[in-house]
Amino acid sequence: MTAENPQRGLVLVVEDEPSIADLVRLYLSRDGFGVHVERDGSAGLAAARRLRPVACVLDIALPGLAGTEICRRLREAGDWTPVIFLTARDDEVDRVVGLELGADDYVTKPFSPRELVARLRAVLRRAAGPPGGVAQPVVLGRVTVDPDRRSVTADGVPVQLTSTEFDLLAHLMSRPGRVFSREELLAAVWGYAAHAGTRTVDVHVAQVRAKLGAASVIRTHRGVGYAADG
Amino acid sequence: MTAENPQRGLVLVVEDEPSIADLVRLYLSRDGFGVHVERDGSAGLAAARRLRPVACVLDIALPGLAGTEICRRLREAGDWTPVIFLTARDDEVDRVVGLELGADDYVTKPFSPRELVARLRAVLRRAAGPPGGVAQPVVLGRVTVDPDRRSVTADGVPVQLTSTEFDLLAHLMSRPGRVFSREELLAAVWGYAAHAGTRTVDVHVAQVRAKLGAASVIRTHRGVGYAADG
DNA sequence: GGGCTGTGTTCGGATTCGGTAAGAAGACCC
DNA sequence: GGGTCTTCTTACCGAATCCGAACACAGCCC
Repeated sequence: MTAENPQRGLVLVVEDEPSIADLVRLYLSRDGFGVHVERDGSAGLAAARRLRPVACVLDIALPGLAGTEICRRLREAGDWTPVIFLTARDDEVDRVVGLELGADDYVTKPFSPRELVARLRAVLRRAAGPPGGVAQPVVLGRVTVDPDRRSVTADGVPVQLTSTEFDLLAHLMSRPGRVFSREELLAAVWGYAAHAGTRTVDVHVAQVRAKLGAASVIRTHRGVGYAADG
Repeated sequence: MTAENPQRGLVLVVEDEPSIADLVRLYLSRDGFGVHVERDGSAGLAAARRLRPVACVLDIALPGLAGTEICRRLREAGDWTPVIFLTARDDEVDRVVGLELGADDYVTKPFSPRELVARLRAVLRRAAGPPGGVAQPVVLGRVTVDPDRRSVTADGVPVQLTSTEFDLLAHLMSRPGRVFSREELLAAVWGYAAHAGTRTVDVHVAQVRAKLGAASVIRTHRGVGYAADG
């Protein structure tokens, strides 16, 4: 089950669908990772403890033990290995990220394997970065975004955003001043294989602006895209 | 079968329906891609190996060898050329992307050729790796250009440029001293399919100069084109 | 200086772009 | 099954922007 080639470390993949597991293994090993695959939840948890991988890719729906459960048990035991979830539907995302679990990222099916690799690299970069470990809230002008709690405040007042709206705002504020094209935002927030029209971005931006009111932080760059004020 | 014009590289299209193939060829070549078309699966696979295209557009349902199969064989052979699938029905999508295959994106029929081109560009951009993440601001004389923020300052004072004006200035300043002809600038800033007259460049140069004022950086090379001061 | 070519500048119509509202589709909860 | 919430699409409108023509001007050659 293990493809050893760990120039970049060993990644644990827990996925019961063989075709998906093979694909993920293919792409990860191509990228220089060692890969170890388990097919059910309990074996996955055991492998995580035994092998000490640099990161875990967990399907949510697993026989034996759900991916979420694996993550939670790891965290309880003080294991903060980066975890990326594979989720079947967007709906699961809210529960998944940050709320119940210490997940670091997630990828929704159908996903491009390239995307998974890209996110894995990003997660590892992040984990290696600031020693703080915990994601810091981002403050910009009168707006604060807390990626951990997925909460937003404007002038200290909590603002209720939907999942998509939050991801959009958080992504813009992750790099203040940086201008993102609509395509970039679609890729980052909606996912690589998203097939929404680019005007969809506009509508969601408008929604976020309305909810933030006068504290709004999103600036339009005509002919290009959007950016968070810096 | 091959339309050679590959300023942007060669794209392999495998599609048995001639009308669709022609349409795709038309749009891709208009966008500056070279296009090679094959009509059945085995020939497609052979062409992919022989021609080493920058990307493949594969119909799923193909005589001889399914598009999915072509993709899988390429991957197995260590060929990671980006692949976009053409799928007839939405239902196939779940199975298609990432699940069974190493596809990078997909387009469902009936599709807009524009969308296909847009997705192809996105995929190539992605495959080229992260765009450097943080682009460094360019300083030349009294003018600073920050590609990330799409902001310009002259003597430290922010200057408001429109999208086209910014792209023009940024392109000139990306290679200080290099003289660009009007045609080159049209191609680079306006795009390959630009049908604007070359005098349009003059007008925009004038506009940029006016906004930069005394700090202006653009020099005219009579009979040739424009350059940023070096 | 006189022509000639190439460039600067101005300006209005045409086009494109983004904000907004309204509604359809789907998921979820009760 | 009805109601609610979220997401995505579409249509419309005002405004920013672009384009190209027209004209004025500057440099080059004789």
